[in-house]
Amino acid sequence: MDSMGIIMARKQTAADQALRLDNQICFAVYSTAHAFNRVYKPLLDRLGLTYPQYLVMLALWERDDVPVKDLGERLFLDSGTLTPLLKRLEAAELIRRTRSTEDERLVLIALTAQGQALREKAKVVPQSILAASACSVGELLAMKDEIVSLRDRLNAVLGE
Amino acid sequence: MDSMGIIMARKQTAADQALRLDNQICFAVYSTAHAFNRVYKPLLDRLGLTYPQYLVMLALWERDDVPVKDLGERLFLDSGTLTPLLKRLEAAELIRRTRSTEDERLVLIALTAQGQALREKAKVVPQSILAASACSVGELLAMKDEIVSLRDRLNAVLGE
DNA sequence: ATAATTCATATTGCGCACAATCTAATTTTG
DNA sequence: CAAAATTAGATTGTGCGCAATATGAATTAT
Repeated sequence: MDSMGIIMARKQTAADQALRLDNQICFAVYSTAHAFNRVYKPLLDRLGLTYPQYLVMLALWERDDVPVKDLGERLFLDSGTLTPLLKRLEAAELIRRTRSTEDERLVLIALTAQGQALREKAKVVPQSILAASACSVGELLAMKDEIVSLRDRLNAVLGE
Repeated sequence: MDSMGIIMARKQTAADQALRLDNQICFAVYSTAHAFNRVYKPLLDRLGLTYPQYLVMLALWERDDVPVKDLGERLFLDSGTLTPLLKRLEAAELIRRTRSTEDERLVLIALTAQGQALREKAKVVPQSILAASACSVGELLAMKDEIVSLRDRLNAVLGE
């Protein structure tokens, strides 16, 4: 009876451990994403951007004149998120949304002169974040690669 | 002039690299959080919970009869997020919200019998996530610790 | 060529997430 | 003790994030 009790107690402990908030990598990722957001906020306020808008601008600074779909694939976001966000960026005159004449299903997103110009102001952002992370570039890059590889495995499961 | 040109080109490249989407650890964290959310969704649908609600339940399964503030500190969320979320959990009869008689500023959150019972059904969740991550427990824990340490450094900067 | 399917985007509805503001209760201070 | 400051929580408004659905254009299959 006692030995059974011990076995049960150990089994419970294993399952209980798995349900502990502290042990959940997902909560670590979730809460870190929020922490980043809060660190970015004052920096991005100066640019007049939210963090998701900043991500869209980063993507466009690399390559613009692209359909919404393309942005969605690069950022892992769908049209329900991007359409209103892009309309706000258009209202801020950072981008233009034009229906493609070749394939009228496509809405092409292009930077305005202002949108291009904002890139210069944005250059100070990454170094501020680096400082806040109190981490070396090497450590951060290594960690980033691990996280990305985890993300890609998760997304692979979803694709099945 | 040519050497100056090279120097400028190198400087630009360094700044440009920092603005690349791929190089941003924050985007890695952000997109991984979304990937986790999408993997959790079908599992949590069976429990009738969203991911943030699941986090609240995890916290309560560890310790309930706590004020909203306490939950907020454990989850890094504020009352603007928690109040409506907790009202939905109350509507689902998983928790009870009662104003403390000792300090009437406090709203104490306690699990109902249903809320307690849900814990058993939730025990299958972590192992499903582990499988989806295609990662060993050891690797995940190591990664989790790194991410948490990064999060805590970011939060420390915010606290200044 | 027409019908069926697929595709890109938009819309709606719900649930976070957080800043800013408000109310009411407690604590601190003079 | 009374005034001031602090605290806990609720409310409001804005912006994601995504599921479900709708619309219209392009592709394909017949």
